[in-house]
Amino acid sequence: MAARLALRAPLGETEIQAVLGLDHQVVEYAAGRYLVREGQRHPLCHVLLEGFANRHKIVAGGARQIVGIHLPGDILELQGPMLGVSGENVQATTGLKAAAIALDSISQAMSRYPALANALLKEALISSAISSEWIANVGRRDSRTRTAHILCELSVRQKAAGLASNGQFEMPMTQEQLGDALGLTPVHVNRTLKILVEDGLIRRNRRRVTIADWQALMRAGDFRPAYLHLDSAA
Amino acid sequence: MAARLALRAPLGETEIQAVLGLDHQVVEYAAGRYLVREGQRHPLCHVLLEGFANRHKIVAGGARQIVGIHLPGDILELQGPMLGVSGENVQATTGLKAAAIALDSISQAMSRYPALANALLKEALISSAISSEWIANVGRRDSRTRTAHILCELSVRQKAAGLASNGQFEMPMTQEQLGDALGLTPVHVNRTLKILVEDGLIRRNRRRVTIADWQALMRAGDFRPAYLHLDSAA
DNA sequence: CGATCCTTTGATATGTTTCAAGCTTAGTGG
DNA sequence: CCACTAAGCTTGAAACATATCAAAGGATCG
Repeated sequence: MAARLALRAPLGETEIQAVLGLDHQVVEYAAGRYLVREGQRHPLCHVLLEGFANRHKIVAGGARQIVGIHLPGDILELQGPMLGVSGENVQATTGLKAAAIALDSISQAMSRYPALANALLKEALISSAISSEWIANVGRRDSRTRTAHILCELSVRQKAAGLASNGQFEMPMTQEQLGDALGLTPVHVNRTLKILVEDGLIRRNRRRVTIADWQALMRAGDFRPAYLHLDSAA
Repeated sequence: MAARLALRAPLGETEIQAVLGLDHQVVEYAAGRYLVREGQRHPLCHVLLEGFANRHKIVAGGARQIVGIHLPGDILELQGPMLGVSGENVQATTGLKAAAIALDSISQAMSRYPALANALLKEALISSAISSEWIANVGRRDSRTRTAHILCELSVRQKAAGLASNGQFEMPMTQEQLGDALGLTPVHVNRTLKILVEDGLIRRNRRRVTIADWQALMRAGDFRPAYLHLDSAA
């Protein structure tokens, strides 16, 4: 179950057993509920099992910026437990199921199995690499490129997580939330999606997105998937 | 020398000795030189000893986005060595000195000393937290807030690194580079800095910034230093 | 079947970019 | 030590992308 964690880096059998044996509790959250709030101390770390979650910050004036989107298999918030306080809110985007694990048992497993510590470090580095790409996306790409880029990312990550099939995937969020991830207003997200449809790059049906022309979408989004480091999963 | 690394997390004497004993080589780079290029494989990781460095990405069209600024004591690019390829460029902002360490010796030290692995993981998580704040900064704050915010961050981090004195610090970058960090044009950075001066928040002399009103600057920049996790250094 | 939340569209306002030119400063060679 | 050059800083005017405001149209769910 929580073994998906192990996919992130090469581990031996013993380590996998150790991960599987971690003391955990399966918890469920309804859409919109918070798993962690900024500034809070929180001894539990979560591994997402089903559904989508997002991490976000609120800036002065009340605007929200989503700083990460999470799919099943992702580790949610080592940060909070390991650094004492969390700097971000973690919220259920859809209804979700997660395995809650006490930091202590993770720490213990880490010191017993160096390969596991190594895997967690890699996981953290990958999520850092994704953050960097987001900075570039939000900082230097126009709305069309930016939107296309996030669609590519969601598509590839969902495919890697076994959630997407033949060019279709679920956009787990409202256009307002998408705007919060892209640093755009919901109105502008709507217009931009419309343009991507008109340009023949995607089709849309509710929140299900069908990719009409993957190559063109990648080009439009300036998307090169290397930063996701998905190969290292093998 | 490279012991600054150890400051990031609580370590015992043995671990500190291990870090100090890491096989390294002191290297120097002139301003503008690249330590790592995107897409490159690179077996060495660097600990910055003197000077400033930045990590950046180039997007389609050639625009640059700086995704991180580094001060002495920072670890530069575990990512590249650990994940195989680097997704970012690492460039000397000023002339700099760094200790180059082979990944192998780090890995070995990590598996021998779990506390060290733990410290590196924390380091990675902190740098992730900083990236998240940057996403929010670039995505949801207007130019004045954004600029004030980065000034606050640079000030606090330099002070923590022992580089800033009584409200003054060195802005290591040109206004163009500052724009690349903020997702703004150099022209607009210039106008924005001017406004901050006119508002009595800072004073400027070449690239030396004097903070005229720290409280007001923090307010203007929506800056709450918690995300830097500098307390955990103690 | 009403209510609420989301999406879509239009008109207007605004912050930031772009283009362009003059101005400083630091560095370099005669 | 001066003149020259290149890099960076500063300022103005106009263009543009995105935000804001407003209202109508669809879904989804008790």
